[in-house]
Amino acid sequence: MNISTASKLASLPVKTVRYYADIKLVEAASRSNAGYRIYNDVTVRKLIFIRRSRAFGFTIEECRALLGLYQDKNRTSAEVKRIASKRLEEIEIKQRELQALRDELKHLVATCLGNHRPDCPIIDYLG
Amino acid sequence: MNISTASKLASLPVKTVRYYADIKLVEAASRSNAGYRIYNDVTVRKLIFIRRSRAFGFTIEECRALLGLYQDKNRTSAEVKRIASKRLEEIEIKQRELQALRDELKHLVATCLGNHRPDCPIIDYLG
DNA sequence: ATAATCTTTCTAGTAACTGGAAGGTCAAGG
DNA sequence: CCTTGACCTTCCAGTTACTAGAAAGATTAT
Repeated sequence: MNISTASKLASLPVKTVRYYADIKLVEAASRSNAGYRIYNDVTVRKLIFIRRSRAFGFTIEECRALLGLYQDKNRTSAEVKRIASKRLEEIEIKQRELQALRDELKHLVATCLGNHRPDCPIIDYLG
Repeated sequence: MNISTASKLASLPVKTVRYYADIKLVEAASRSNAGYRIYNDVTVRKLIFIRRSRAFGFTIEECRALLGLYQDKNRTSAEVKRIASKRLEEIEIKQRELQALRDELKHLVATCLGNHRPDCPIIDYLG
């Protein structure tokens, strides 16, 4: 199948699929005589794997590692768990940062009258 | 004062201060004969304003808008509140996304034995 | 005078794409 | 057989907000 068919099956933009091929994350199964990338269901499954991994916020390099493990029948689940735990921790750190930020900003927004006058606690706080 | 003094007062890297000058976000007050950027306490205050705004996750363009309002004696607090509220909403959306992500990943990590065997619910989920 | 520490500008790299241009390919219709 | 339109290719540039480094000039201290 051509790249557009594969991209539809994987729910990824064609440009992104081509990009993943360029960086050798998921290469096409082969090329046609004319040089068209040819995908099959194995490569499409890899693309879907990458899309799901990216949705979890794994970086491309983490995706590369996970995909390697996905294909490695001798993998240990400990390796996978390590990568996932690292990401989980990052998410939890980000959550705490966002919470602090939200509380502070929420307070400022609540305090600001939001009228036609210039006095503004948000600006006062930032300045 | 020279750029390094200003950058220390503003708690920003010199490179960043220069970058802000390049993109005309906060330009130096003047230049010395030798072409050195010269800052004063007004420009330093603007740099601090930007640093704090960036810490809130405002984009550079939002910072530019806020800085405009900061300097505008005719601003209305409604304008400021609008930008801050928009940002608050973005943060809250991001929080909900992160929460869903965390719950799912946490569940997967908890289910994964993390041993030397290859069976792994995380990989199963992604693949 | 010289060395160390500034400063300048310029270029290029980061992450993960996305958009667009120029040009080759392929299937369908007239 | 030719053309049209939808595909495909590669390559270049832009995005965000910096950061690193190089080459060269300025200032300061000894």
